[in-house]
Amino acid sequence: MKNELLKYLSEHISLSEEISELIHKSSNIRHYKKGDIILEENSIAEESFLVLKGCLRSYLIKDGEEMTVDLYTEGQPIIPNNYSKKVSSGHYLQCLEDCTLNVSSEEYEAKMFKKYPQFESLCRIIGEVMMEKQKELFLNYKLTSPQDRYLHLLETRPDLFQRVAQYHIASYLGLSPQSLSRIRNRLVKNSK
Amino acid sequence: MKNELLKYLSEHISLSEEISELIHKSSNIRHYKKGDIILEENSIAEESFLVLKGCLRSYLIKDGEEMTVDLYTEGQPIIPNNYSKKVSSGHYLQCLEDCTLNVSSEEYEAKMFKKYPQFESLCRIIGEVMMEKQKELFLNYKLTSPQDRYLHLLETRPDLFQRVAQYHIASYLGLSPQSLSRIRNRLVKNSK
DNA sequence: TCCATTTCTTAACTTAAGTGAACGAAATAT
DNA sequence: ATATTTCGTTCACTTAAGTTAAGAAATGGA
Repeated sequence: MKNELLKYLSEHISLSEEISELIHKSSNIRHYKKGDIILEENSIAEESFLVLKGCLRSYLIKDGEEMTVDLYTEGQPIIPNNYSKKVSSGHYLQCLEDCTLNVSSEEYEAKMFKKYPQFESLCRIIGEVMMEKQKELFLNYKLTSPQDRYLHLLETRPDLFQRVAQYHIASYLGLSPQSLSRIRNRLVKNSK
Repeated sequence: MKNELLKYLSEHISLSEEISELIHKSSNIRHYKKGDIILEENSIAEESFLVLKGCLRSYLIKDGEEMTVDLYTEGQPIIPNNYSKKVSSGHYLQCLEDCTLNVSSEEYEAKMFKKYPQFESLCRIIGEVMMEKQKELFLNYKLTSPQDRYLHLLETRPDLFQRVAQYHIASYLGLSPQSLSRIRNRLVKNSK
């Protein structure tokens, strides 16, 4: 299970034996139950995570309504909102299934950076990769209609539809549950 | 003028005398004319920039239409789409005014990282800050109506409305020029 | 197994954005 | 200075999402 972490990292950068060993030894794994809230709106996020097993969502409350900000599954890093700033995240982080997460923290990272400068290179590069992904997500969101966003998500993350409630997905897509339902209905009818 | 670069960096992290001097000496400044296209859709972005003076937009062509992806003004870093990947950016980068840019490149960065590991820390941290900003932009986009997005932009970057054509701003906000015009009209009427 | 709760769907109505077209104003070029 | 192109606004019309409400389907717990 721990090797999930190495697997994730090695997808983005080649790891020396030495650093692999190091990461493996220093990894910190934690288990959560379905429904657990890992982070609250008003708490300060001191830890970041990598999903080894399970599914989570981050959300915030706007005008009394929960809005799903992100959906995380195996292999995805979770950098909470305002991580590394010393202010409350404003977001909740909730397990939608039983979860196994690798846990990291600023202190841990700082220690690692000091001991193994390569590790900082690694984090810089992974950060750049995540930034590109983030920009692409945003661009896709801006350039496409709700219907196309739905189809795009269906293509890129089909697993979500098997494990996440539709109203969470709707919210993630920036839609009301009714609208998503309507879109699905429209697609079925038009394909006939 | 060169000090703009140091000013930008020092907003995010404290710089030692040594590294300030280093960055100052190694800076690479270039001038462009209004209308100049710095990057084309099919070119591979080998350089990144910091806006010292002027205003630029990045855009792409979707279904024959130009869509404005980003608007840059003084103090903003420009990391082109797919920078550091070896594929074409898919975006154009155009000067909307005469521009003065500080230019960096992967090779330059790699050299600096090797010589001065602190510089890599600096880039990692700046990267994290930019990531937070990017996420916030996206979230704001998703959670608000076109009208609120317009008002938000008016608050956060009022200068844009003095220097950028409205149809570029409309496109940046994900709207048709007509819709932006209508929104402005609606706001004027409702405030009376 | 049955009941209660949650989730999904459908429908009618409202609201706002997209589209195409027309026109005047402003900017730019000659 | 004038001609030409670009830009912003307005209008009528179309399209699709939000909203409110109701009921069906699925899920989970006792």
